[in-house]
Amino acid sequence: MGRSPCCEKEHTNKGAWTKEEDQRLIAYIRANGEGCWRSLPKSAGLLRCGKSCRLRWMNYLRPDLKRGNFTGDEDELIIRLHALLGNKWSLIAGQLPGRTDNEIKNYWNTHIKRKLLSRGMDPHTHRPITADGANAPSYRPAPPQHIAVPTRAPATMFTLTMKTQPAPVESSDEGSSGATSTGEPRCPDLNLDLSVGPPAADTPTSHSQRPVCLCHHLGFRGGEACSCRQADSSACRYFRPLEEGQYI
DNA sequence: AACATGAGCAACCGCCGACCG
DNA sequence: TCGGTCGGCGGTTGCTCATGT
Repeated sequence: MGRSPCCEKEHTNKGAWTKEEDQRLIAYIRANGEGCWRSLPKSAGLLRCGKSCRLRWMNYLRPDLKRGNFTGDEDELIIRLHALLGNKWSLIAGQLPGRTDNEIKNYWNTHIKRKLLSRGMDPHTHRPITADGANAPSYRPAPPQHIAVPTRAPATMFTLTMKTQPAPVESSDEGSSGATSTGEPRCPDLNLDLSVGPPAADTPTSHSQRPVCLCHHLGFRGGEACSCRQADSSACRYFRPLEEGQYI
């Protein structure tokens, strides 16, 4: 017995959305807000799967979406975040106000991959491609680093911990998902420990460790890619400032 | 003008984890 | 503790349009 379908496939439309469907969805969400995607299509009078409605709203209809070309700043931020997070498009999208994970994923696959290749970089490993096709190591050991990532729920935090590990023997063949077949992190000396829970006891509170926007520490202060304000750190993802000499 | 090819992007599919009874 | 439901995510597909022949 398989998993039950998320909706009645026989009575749902598929493919491109029509203007009328868009208007119905927008009107319904304006009146009732987001939530309960499963029942939304019926309530809104749409012959669509709830997932499809959610996707359409999140990726196309949301009023806070930024349309148009990616800027150079955004390009570079995506590249740096991808080097740090891998194919975690939703986390990357969280750093780019007005951009969606789907949009960034598409942009990565169509533009940035080629851009990195033209720079002689492997888009999966972010390492220079050597003459024999292998990746040269480009990551150096770094001290432990914490990145606190508040989600929409204020009480919940992600804590990204980058730990220094003894450099293991590196696998020569790495998958596109950013991890080896054994589940090891892509970078031998970079271990991202992503946990969800209340901020750790050592969550920065002092002035010197005041949380700052991740974009700022990636070097995009005041740039197109970061529209958050430093004074309002609760409105963006943030992490503890790097100590002098540290790097990502 | 007609066709082939490739790029770009919206949408779908299936899996996973959180949540709840 | 377990099973079902739901939302969310990443990978993939397929349509549309632009460009080349």
